[in-house]
Amino acid sequence: MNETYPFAAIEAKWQAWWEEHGLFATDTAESADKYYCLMMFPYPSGTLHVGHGRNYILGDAVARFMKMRGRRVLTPMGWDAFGLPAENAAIRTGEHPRTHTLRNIAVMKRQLRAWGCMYDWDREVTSCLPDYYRWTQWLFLQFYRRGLAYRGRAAVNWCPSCATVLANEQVVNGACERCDHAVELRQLDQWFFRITAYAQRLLDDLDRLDGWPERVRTMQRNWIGRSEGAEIRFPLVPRTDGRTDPSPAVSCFTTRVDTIYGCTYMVLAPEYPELDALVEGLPEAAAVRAFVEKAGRINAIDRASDELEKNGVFTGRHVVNPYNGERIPLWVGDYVLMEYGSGAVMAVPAHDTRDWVFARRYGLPIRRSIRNPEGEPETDLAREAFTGDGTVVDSGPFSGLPNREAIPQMIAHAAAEGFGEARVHFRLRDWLISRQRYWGAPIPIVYCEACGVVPVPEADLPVELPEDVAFAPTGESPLARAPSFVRTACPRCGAPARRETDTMDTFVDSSWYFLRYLSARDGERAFDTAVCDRWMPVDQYIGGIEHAILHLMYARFFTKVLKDLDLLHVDEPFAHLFTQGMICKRSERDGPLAKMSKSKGNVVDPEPLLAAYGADTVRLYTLFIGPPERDAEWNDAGVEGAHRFLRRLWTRVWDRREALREAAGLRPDPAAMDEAERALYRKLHLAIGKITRDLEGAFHFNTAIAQIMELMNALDDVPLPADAGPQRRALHRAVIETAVLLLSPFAPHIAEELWQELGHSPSVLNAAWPEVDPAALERDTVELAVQVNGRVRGHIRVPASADRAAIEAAALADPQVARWIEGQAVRKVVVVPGRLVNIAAG
RNA sequence: GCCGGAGUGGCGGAAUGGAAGACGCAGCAGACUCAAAAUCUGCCGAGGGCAACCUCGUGGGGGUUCGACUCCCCCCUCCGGCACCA
Repeated sequence: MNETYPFAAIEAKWQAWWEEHGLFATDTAESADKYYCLMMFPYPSGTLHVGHGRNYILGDAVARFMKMRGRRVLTPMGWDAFGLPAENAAIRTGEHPRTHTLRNIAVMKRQLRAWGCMYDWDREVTSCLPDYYRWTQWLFLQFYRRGLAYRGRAAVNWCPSCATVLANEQVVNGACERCDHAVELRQLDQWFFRITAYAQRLLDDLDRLDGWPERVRTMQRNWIGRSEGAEIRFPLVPRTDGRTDPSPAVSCFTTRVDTIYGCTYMVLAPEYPELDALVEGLPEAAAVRAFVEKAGRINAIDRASDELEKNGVFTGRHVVNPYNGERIPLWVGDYVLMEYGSGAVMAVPAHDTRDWVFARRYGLPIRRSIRNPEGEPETDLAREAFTGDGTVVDSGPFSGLPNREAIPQMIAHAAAEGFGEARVHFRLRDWLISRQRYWGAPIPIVYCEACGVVPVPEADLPVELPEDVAFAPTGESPLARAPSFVRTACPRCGAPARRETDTMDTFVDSSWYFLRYLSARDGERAFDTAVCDRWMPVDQYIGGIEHAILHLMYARFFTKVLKDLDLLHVDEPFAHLFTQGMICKRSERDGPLAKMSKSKGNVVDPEPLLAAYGADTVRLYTLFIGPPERDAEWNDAGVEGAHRFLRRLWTRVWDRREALREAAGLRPDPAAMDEAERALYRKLHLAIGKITRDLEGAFHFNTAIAQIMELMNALDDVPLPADAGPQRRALHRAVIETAVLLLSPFAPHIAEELWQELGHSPSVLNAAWPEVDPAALERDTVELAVQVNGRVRGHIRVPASADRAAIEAAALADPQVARWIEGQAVRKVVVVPGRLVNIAAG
């Protein structure tokens, strides 16, 4: 041992030792007391900054704590290694994305190790390697076989900057989630996963995920967006010019059938597929076409905004309200979205604010069909719409009903008459997985002129990415320009055929990696159902809130599909979810507080910090910065404070090394302690209890660390002179030894070193987590605050065993207190044993 | 607009309905030093008082309670999600 804290030497020493002894290698053949601790696997972007570090440090601390508590901990790590940045780099530099990616992985792996984060590296998975994506493709085929993967033509989100289509989830306010470029709608043939078939289950099971933050569950509920209503068919008034319509009626979805007698017109989305046919040959056709063309030019960002003025044009056609047989005009309007419902809306301007605005603008009639509730003044429909509940009026047989009661009756009527039925509608869309890019898992499909769409036989997997391709984006996949890849033989008839050239969204890769970890080297199958039965679900998942919808919804969907395929027997993949807050920093001088990111130039590089202070310091500060679920601002001075604490701990051990060694066999005996020693011994066990509760519950590392600091401060109040007796030596040893154990999940290197210095053999991880000795918490006397009318006016010291009457008497007798109740009547005395006395006087 | 979350010293933050501000950072004073750094000791919400102490104080306003940062009602501000969703 050395006088000054040699963090560099001990960190290197213990990192090597842990690795050599395979401390986190876990045998999944056994699952008693299993604890599957999973951190979201990173995209290998190059280097990690301290903001990324929070996730891994948190997870590592949890894993270490659980291991000391006797759990069989599994903490694997891997790489979400497909993705655009590597391909974009390839376009710039010509370097193959794989080379680029694997180099980044090597760097990041070294960084994780330098942070003291330990994983079962034997289970490492890398999603861009054929031994992984082979199984991603295999899973695609299982989905295809079940009808859950399908190819369809649809208006899809196209990002011109990324030169690929995007899933709905990847479009934020009409812009690309990755690059913020406005997204365009294009009609394209694309591959989808039928996640909508699981919408109800994805929604229902959220209620049972009580280990998840409410925030995330709410976000998912919003995203799934279930609404109950009815689908109503409005027959078209037939054409008189001899032409016929593709369908005889226009259907629309509504949650407010109760207002349908107030419907005065109907509006179609500009993208309504049959619109052209509906207006063909009419005098209005030209105006309609011009309108549609203009609406198509509005970019997605503006289109999504509700500030946009509502525009529309009459089509020249009419439909019939099936409830009252009334002829109403059919319009096209840019406020109607093709993506939601059927792309047609029954407009009730009296009871819908958007319809109201549109009707006012174009002079369409506004007709009340719901009266305000009794006692409330009638809404002036010339000034605003009434959207609340009330009584149905002027609605034929339904008049007079409270509107909420009218809804089921009116739906029943539509069903009986055959023009409509109850309908549940979800906002959730099918998951578009095609990407027109190179660096992803190829979709294992072949197109044959004779046989059509043919899945690649499982035995032929993986469909490997070709080596020699031009990466420059053109709007079609780079794979389409690799003839050796495209040209193939039909697996069914052997005739020349061509391969699908799109690759899969990288969220497909990350939807099942937690299963692959459980049998990462299995060459025979994607994952081993028997091992999953033992080890799933993940006990604790830790990651960023930014994945609240995308990744976490997709992984839940996969889990449910795999359960239906009998490959898995859990409904949900992640029993407990912890979403840590972001680490933020002001950019430059007066910049805004923002999430660390390279593009904002506010990243803190861990390397200089590790060199100057060591990994334990960076870990301790990262955990101490604040409650882990909240965002936190990085402060370099705080790092210094964490380092100071570790150095003081080191020095305390060094200063006492003789005494501590001599006290090795001694156990502190509370009966033989003086008052100061008793207080310290009590503090020690209070700390054990508090820290254990903090870590078991909400991972409140910040308060746990504060407890260790308090314990050390309390230790300094009980000196250890050279002639100290064995009792005091034993107590000092107990405090330091326990502090080392309590600290070890956070600062594992120094803990290992001091543990060894105290005469134990490594690893500290194999030591048992300290237990509270209830006897240590007992006190002979306690000090109570005495309040008069809720204000502290004095203090009394009473035997811990004193009863209420004795405490009350002592409180009233206290001279300080007496001053405040003098001349007043004592109305009530509240005694809270162990805490305080409150005297109500006056 | 709807749904979540938050608002406490100069700063990060702590407080099963029971002594607001633990712990840390920054700051101030002192010790050590030729000096500085490091380290150690003390002080550190605001106002008043020579002092013991007193008054005010957890975004604002009401309420429940012997007692409210904590529970209830109303409002303000900030953050996040959803949103022309029919």
